Amino acid sequence: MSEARATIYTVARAAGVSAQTVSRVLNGTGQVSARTRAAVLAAIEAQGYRPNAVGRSLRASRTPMIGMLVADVGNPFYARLHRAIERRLAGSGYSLMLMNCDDDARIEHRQLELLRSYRPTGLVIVPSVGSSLTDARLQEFGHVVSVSRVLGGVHVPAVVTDEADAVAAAASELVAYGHTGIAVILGPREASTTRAREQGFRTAVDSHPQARGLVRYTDGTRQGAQEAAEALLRAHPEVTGVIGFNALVTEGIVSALLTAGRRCPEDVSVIGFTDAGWMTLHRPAISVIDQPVEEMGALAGRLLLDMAAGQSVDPGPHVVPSTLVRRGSVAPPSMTKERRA
Amino acid sequence: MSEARATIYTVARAAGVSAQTVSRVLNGTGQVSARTRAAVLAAIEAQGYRPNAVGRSLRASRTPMIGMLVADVGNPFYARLHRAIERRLAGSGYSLMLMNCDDDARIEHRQLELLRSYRPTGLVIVPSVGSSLTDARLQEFGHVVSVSRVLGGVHVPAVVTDEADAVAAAASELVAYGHTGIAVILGPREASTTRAREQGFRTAVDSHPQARGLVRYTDGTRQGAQEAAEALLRAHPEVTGVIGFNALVTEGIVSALLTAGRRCPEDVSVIGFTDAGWMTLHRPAISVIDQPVEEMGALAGRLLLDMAAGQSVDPGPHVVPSTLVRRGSVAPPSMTKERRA
DNA sequence: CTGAAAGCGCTTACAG
DNA sequence: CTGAAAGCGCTTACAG
Repeated sequence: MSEARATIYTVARAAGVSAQTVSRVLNGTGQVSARTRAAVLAAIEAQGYRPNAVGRSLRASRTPMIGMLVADVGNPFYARLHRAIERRLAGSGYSLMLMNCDDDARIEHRQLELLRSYRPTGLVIVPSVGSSLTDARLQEFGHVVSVSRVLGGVHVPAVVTDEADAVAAAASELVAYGHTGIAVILGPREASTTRAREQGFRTAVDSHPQARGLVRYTDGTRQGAQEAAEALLRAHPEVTGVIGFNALVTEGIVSALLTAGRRCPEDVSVIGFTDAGWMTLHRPAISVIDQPVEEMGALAGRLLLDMAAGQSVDPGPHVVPSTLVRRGSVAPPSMTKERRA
Repeated sequence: MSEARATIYTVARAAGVSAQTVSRVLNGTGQVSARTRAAVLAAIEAQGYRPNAVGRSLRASRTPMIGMLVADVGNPFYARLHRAIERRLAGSGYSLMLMNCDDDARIEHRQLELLRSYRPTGLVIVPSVGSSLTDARLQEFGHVVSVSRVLGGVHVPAVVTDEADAVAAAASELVAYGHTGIAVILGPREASTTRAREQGFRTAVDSHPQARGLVRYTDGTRQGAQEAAEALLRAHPEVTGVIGFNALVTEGIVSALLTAGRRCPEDVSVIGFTDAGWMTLHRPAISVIDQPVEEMGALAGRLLLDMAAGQSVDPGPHVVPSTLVRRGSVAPPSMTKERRA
């Protein structure tokens, strides 16, 4: 009843046992007789006692918390990833702490420093562009899993999709439809995802002698992508098929088409990367490389939980394949001439 | 150099001072001579010492952490809100811990219990539907601000938009365009936002004798809204203007229109609530009640910071007005007949 | 099955 | 301007 600061000691006193025994009941460790347990539980109930995670963490030298650092929480990809990881962690006793770094290595450093001060159990990281994270540094966070972007020279399990193959399939799809001038609007040049997707694109283009491929780098935002796409379409009217790096970039491409007065798919075919709700609403519906975000998040969560439980895990990279979802935004380039005729 | 557990004590020893003085240097509290400060800083540098937030929190009986509990992190509104609050908190020393509750009072309770165990400094809450949160309970979280949804019988500063007026303006806009059968697809019946928006809708409809208003409740998801909109359009062909509760519901309405073969705006005019990137891409571009999410988040962050600094703040509710953004999804209903003719 | 003691890393009074 | 002591709430060895 006296809510005035219930601790393990006040509970112990009321139950006529030691603090140690209360701790045992709380954590289900060791052996406690049924009678003692009942007395402790009754005292906990009577006092409205609730554990203090801070005391526990200090003693244990670690906090049951998983940090999650991403480049941009405004990108729906990361929101979905966060949700998927949180779902996987639910009930495990670990909480997820989401942090943003605006894809800035300096902010990344600062955020990780803050996280580290809590002595977390693990970290899910989508490294920022230009990240200078090292193995030694990451070790400070206990168990680490990287998602989507991988970090060079660093040995942590990675969860990714089949970047290169997925983009190669999309590029080949455009070629199969008869496009010879195709382009991909990528993200930041230094991002591993950009490099992998570019490589897949080039591989596909190179395997089709009739095709010519163009590559553009952006900051991965809608605005940046729109500008890049507008410039590209202006300078290269022969481009009739464009692949977008992510959902935001795809928005930028579609927006650029609108601005430039180019119709989709009659004038330009479009394939996005990472599905988004609006893509089925758009006319034509946007064909997309559907990234299995939920599976990726669930896998990352599981790996972390396994590591935290002391199990050794496959360092991967764990590749969860994407699927090309065909909707209405890809058509033969010849349609242009037919319609114009 | 000896990275083997640098603490305030190892630093103190190396600098030839007491732990207390190291603490003073770390926190900038009290007076420390320049020489002493330099010696401490040198020792910190040499040992690679970094503070342990857990020890600090335990002693201080509170953690420099702000919890943020929302109904659905998958809703872009909350992602934007999170980002805005994090921005406002950046550099303040407080970290933001985002938690999801799937709009379930039970999960809300569990998540808050977890948060509370960290002894946070504050909480930003979008109460779940059916939340049984009380003043007493919320007091356990130190400083609390509610955003968007308000909680009955609870006295915490609230940050909201002008729900009723905004929806009333949208409904009047439809009537002004000549619509007489108008509808609003709302969220959960129990949510304060639903009630306020419904009230605004009814007020507007009642002030126009020629207008008839229909109201539907949903779970606020795209799927739920799509089903509700399909049923509504089927049962009430006289409805030619629809207002959506949020961006997801608006997706559902647009999707329902597509499924039902009703054109926008020729057959049905649409006004959304809360802007989203796809709305300017859609043809027609979707007119929307643009909710000032960033301002709301910044304000919530500031209120929390002020409260944490011991200042008393205006309990509000703090109303940040929305703006009706006219795009292409509203047209006179007469267009229907003209086109059909 | 249970307990007394120590200590996790830090800051808060209290002295000087 | 600086320090010795105590204690935040808990769990970890160590005993019995």
